[in-house]
Amino acid sequence: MNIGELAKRAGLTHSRIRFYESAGLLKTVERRPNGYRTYPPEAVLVLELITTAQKAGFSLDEIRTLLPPDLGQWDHGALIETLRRKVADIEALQMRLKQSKAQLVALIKDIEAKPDDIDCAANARRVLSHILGKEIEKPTMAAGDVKLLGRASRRRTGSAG
Amino acid sequence: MNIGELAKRAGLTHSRIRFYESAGLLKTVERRPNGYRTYPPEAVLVLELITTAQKAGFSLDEIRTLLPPDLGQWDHGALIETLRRKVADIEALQMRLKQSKAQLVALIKDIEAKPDDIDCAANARRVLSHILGKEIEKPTMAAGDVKLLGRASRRRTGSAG
DNA sequence: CATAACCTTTCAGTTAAGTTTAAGGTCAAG
DNA sequence: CTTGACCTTAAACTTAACTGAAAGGTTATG
Repeated sequence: MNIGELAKRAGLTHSRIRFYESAGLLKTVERRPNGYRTYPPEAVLVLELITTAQKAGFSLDEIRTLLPPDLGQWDHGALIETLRRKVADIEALQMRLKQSKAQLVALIKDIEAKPDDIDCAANARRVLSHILGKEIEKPTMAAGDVKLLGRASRRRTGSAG
Repeated sequence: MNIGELAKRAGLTHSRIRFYESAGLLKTVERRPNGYRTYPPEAVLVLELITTAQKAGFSLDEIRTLLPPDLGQWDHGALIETLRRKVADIEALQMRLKQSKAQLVALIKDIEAKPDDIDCAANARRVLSHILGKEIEKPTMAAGDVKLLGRASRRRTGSAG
């Protein structure tokens, strides 16, 4: 199978397959006399495995260290351990997300709970002090010299040349 | 306040503050005759607000479009809407994580549930077919020509020069 | 006056996971 | 024999959010 055929079957681009090879995720396959790579049908499986693992949150680096030299010979211990660590990672992230979400929901409520008898600036001060977890003095917001926030066009970080 | 003082108070690096300015997150502040930037005390607040928003999952781009020209004058509607969208994003991510976690846990169980009477390669085949959600034929794993997985050193993508 | 601690700008480098482009070789059809 | 599809490599480019270095001006201190 040529790379084009493999790309079609696995649903990836040619460049991505070559990139995986250069990244050490795929063994360097045999070449025909003209230099073309020839893949065995199992290559499709390996690529599917890689993309599946990616969707589950594994980086290519992690995948590379897990993939065995032969699809039938996995390192059980390392594999199980990595899987467990990934589960732990997910759980940690889940906790962070739960917190973030709770804070955002509280913030929305807070903004919407503007007392009728205070002005916008005062409400901003009130909400801001909740966000930053500290009191904010009046002059801060009232001063005409608060010119910190801009709408400048985004500078591109170098022309990478 | 000079940039060094601000950096210390906000707990950021000088370069990061300058980067924020160039990225349009901070208004270009006044300069002393020698060219030094001078910040009002409120700059600390703005920086804290930015880092807080970042921790909550907002990109600098999002933050830039949300930050008002004046700390007292927020665009209520846009703000609330963005906050709600972010909450929705988090919820979507939470669902994905829940799924990924469930799959990983199932996978671990599956790997550990190797029947005593089959060999490793057969177990690998069994587990793999669960992962990829399809049957895998024996020759696939048994063939000696399955040489797809490599441990090649990682190629760096250009010297960026 | 030396020197250290500030400040300035500009540009290059970093990571991840690729994509895109340039320049060219090969192969099958008409 | 030319056209187009397919393959090759190397190297640059992309995004995000910075960091670091180079090269130089300023200011405070002894």
